[in-house]
Amino acid sequence: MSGPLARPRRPKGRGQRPAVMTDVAKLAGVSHQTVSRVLHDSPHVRRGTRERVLAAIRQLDYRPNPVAQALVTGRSRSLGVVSFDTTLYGPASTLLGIEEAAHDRGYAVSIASLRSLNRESVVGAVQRLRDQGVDGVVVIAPQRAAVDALLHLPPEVPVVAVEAGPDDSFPVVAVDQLAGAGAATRHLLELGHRNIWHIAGPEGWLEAEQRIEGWRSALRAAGAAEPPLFRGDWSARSGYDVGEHLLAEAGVTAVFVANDQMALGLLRRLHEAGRETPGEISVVGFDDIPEAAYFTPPLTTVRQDFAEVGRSCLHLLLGQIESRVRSWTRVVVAPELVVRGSTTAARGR
Amino acid sequence: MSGPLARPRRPKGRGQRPAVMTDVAKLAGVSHQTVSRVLHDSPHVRRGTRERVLAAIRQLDYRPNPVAQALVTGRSRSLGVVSFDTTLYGPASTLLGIEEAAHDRGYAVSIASLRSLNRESVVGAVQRLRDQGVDGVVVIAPQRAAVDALLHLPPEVPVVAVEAGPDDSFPVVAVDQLAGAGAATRHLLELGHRNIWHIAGPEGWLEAEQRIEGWRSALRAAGAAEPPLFRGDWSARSGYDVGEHLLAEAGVTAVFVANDQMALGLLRRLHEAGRETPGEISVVGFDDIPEAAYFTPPLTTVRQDFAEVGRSCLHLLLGQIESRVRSWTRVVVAPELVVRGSTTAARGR
DNA sequence: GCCGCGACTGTGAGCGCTCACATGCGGGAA
DNA sequence: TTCCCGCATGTGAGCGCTCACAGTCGCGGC
Repeated sequence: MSGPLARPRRPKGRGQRPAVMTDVAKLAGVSHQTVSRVLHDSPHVRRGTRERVLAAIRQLDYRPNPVAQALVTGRSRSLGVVSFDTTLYGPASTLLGIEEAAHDRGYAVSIASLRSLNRESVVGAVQRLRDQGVDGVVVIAPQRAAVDALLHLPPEVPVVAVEAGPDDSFPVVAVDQLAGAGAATRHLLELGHRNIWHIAGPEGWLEAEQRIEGWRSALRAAGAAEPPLFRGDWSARSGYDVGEHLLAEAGVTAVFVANDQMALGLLRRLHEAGRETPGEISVVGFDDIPEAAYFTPPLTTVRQDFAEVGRSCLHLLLGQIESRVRSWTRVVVAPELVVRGSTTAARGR
Repeated sequence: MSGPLARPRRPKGRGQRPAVMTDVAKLAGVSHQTVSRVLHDSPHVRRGTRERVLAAIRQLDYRPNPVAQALVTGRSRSLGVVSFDTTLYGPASTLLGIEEAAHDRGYAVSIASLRSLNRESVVGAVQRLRDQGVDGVVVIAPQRAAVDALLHLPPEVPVVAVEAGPDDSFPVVAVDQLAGAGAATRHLLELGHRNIWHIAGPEGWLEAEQRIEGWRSALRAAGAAEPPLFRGDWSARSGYDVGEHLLAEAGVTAVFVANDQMALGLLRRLHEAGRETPGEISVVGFDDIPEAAYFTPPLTTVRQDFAEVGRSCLHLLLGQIESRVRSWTRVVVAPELVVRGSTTAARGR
């Protein structure tokens, strides 16, 4: 007979098991439902009753079991974040922004980092998070392949993409890369530079494409020449390598680099070649990593507000979770140009 | 009457609700228990039955509800990571290492980042994760205050600390800071430097203290002088500021800096003062951030294997979860000196 | 020809909670 | 007084699963 009194589970009856709702109810002399009402601040509980229940909760150190709550409500109050390389400053900051915003809204955050960025892995990661029971997913998807994956997701899973380009059939939060790249380029134009090169991020990365676009439109708007494009892979190494080719070009006086790490590599290459920065060549980066101010020379760059990105993600995601419909909103966060020592007026201006 | 047929829940009956175990059972013509057995690879299921169940699972796209599983088993197959500033390279890499190791072992990872590092916030973060139902917690606790907090944790929660110093009454995974700092210092000694200064991390940080200790013992072992200590706060800015004071000292030919960011700041300050690196002053950092190879000059530094740290954490944590006892194991991961261009032989050697 | 045993499958309880609804009770309108 | 209504509280079902145990069936041995 395994009647209700047998309780064969939890054989390690050493430290007594944590209190559950009925324990509290018993101690307070009420029903479990009243305890639940107190927990949820229901107005229909008499003052005295509420206090008795609260006292019992304290005495037993009762904490509601989130798993049971999730089972019955169908909501886990947790969300997932899919991200590529959380060692990079951008993704790490975005993740942090999301986590803080989620915390403020009472949500837990699970992470799934990708080892490679393609459709299958993104779909798989979302599925994994889903199978863990998250209520919604934020995909930090700065790559075309990742965005692509989002289109292949079952429509009932609430999702928000970060940095996902304009081809959206799902909500997106993005920093205005065009504006940022435009500001960087215009800054150089205003300093009198006419020959402004660009080291872009790798193909397939939406931020890379948009920064190119911003650079191009600013050049066109100013009637300046549009030099050929160089591409790196975001790493300092690639900036260094590309610097090699850039040195072979004549008349380069300014370079807008698509991120700070590559700018660092370029700076290093220029230094080794004995080319003065900013004297001979001005350099602008993108991201404003904490180290940027301590490069040689301190880097002029474009700062992104990742905390704001995180908050916006949460706003959109919770909206979807509550309304149960996928929205198409697009939130754009404004970047900010930070001028430091790596840029100066063009010679002979 | 809310009999079993009424089913008033889930009013949005649009897209039909996901299949549950009984749906599969019905379709396969077996009991829910048999479905469960198939799911768990129980040997006592006839071949044909198993295949029918599997087919039904595929047909209905059934996926077990992890929340229900967690409720009944008391295990969520998820763990929490408490961490301070995940924007820093070290914590971010450790987090990534843990996540990858957890993924490989079938565990989900929830994060809780701290805005300030003190006893209350650490205890609070662990509690928060606990209240979310994680099976265990990894605390990335490089600060004395955080370690302190761990001692105040209820003993039944499985926990592993990363970088938590030697005063352990819980399992710890740590990189051997003493060995790393020793290697860095000995490298400088072997280059003929006798006057090796140190820029340490902030007080209260265990890694900072141990790197000091490693530096001191190496100096003592070599019978070299032990100059006074400078302290930074890990940031490039603080390295820059400390550089100011260092410049005032006579006879400095080598500096071991407790992390790469501060080393960057120092490099910048030395450069501004017209002091040649490594010609006049050799510099060694710690961490080997990806940018270190592109500093001016490329930084000699000490690399830490964060993936290994993550794997060890998981090993220890799962061990505790399974055995239900807190262990006292201490795992030490060996660091590696990476020699680059910021160090050279002392002049007049 | 009957028993027993192993292989396979089914039954029902219960994890800890919330939801829908039932019930008890006091007070103001009729 | 009678009735109703609204506040306060209780009751029971059920979320989707696993666990312990109870069958059922077929086959070999005495």
